[in-house]
Amino acid sequence: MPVTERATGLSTTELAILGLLSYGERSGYDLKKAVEAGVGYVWTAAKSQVYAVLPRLVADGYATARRVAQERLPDKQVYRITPKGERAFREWLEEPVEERSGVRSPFLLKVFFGAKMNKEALIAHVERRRDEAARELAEYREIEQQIRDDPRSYFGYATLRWGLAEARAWIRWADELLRELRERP
Amino acid sequence: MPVTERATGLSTTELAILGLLSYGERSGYDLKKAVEAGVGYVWTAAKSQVYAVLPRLVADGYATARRVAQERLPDKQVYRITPKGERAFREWLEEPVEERSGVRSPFLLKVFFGAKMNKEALIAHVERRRDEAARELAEYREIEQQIRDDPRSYFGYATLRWGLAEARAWIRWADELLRELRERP
DNA sequence: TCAGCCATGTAATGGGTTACATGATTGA
DNA sequence: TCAATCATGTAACCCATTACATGGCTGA
Repeated sequence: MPVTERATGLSTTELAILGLLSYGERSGYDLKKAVEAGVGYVWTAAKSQVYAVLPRLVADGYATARRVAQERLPDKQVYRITPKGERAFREWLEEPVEERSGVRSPFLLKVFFGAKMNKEALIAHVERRRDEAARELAEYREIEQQIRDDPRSYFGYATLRWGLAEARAWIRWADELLRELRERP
Repeated sequence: MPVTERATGLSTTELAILGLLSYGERSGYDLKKAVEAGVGYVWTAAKSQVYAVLPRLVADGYATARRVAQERLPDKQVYRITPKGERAFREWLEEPVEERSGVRSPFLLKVFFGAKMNKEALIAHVERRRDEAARELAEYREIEQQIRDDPRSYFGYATLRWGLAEARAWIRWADELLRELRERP
């Protein structure tokens, strides 16, 4: 299960950052914010990783950096994607996705070992998962209201729809299992 | 997004292996097979990692090792969980699951950047995801036939049902998106 | 004869996380 | 006055993956 599946020696995180840079120049800080606000559902990175990745992109010619002085605020480095960066990103974008085989869910792992714990603990786990999914669903529905008619968000909305579908599927799955567990002796 | 979320200094992989050992003694090789056949959908590990983890569990008192000679085959190390191991596993099992915030899907990442690629490439991605989900669904349904009436597989079946639900959700999501993409100018 | 299973590991590499560090400004 | 935001990074750690290595047995 490679997290990497690189096209050109770039990690997926590097490519995600290149993708964000392809919309215009950004600082590390901006990128971290952009991730949290946008792609966050689909890809995350720790801030220290963002700062680690950017100089590497510059060193390899995928981006350039420029120091910008600010009033009252510390200087910042602003990064811009290069044609080489655009090309690498585009190539990666269009090449087929490596299938992820192996889901790696600590939650499902616990359910799998359900026979080894007492029933109440298991029920509590499933209830938590259900509540979490319900919370996510509410959150996604709010975002949906904001972006559903904005054509610029079309693809973000497509991924959001997966989030909505998944959250609903979790809720149905959990409800069914909870009903069963409560009926069981 | 910690993959770790440890209870006692044990990684989730170590706990998964402890969990399998709680069903009886196993060699590294057996464990790798058991993962592939059973928990595989929910948790995976490379074989080199299994072999790396086992001596660590022994060193920390969670398991004991015993050398077993075999006819015609190389010797094997057989591992048995200790009471300390049982306790650690059980504690981890019953404690609440750390919520995973951040999905990390390279596929959805590409969809998110759909505006940056040509339509055919995107359609191909979504079709592949759909086909992959259909393949998984067929596979899970076969497993379902084998375990649905076996009470020993009750919890495995519960996790499998998530797999079924998720695969069906992917198919519906993909079909809807494909219809839209094909209609779009 | 050749693939594939039995069985156990080492080595190199890399991606990613948390914690630590610094320091000014602004609004509650 | 205290928390938060702007801004950038270093250091330590560790989990995990791929590739490499060895070698006998079994069945097609």
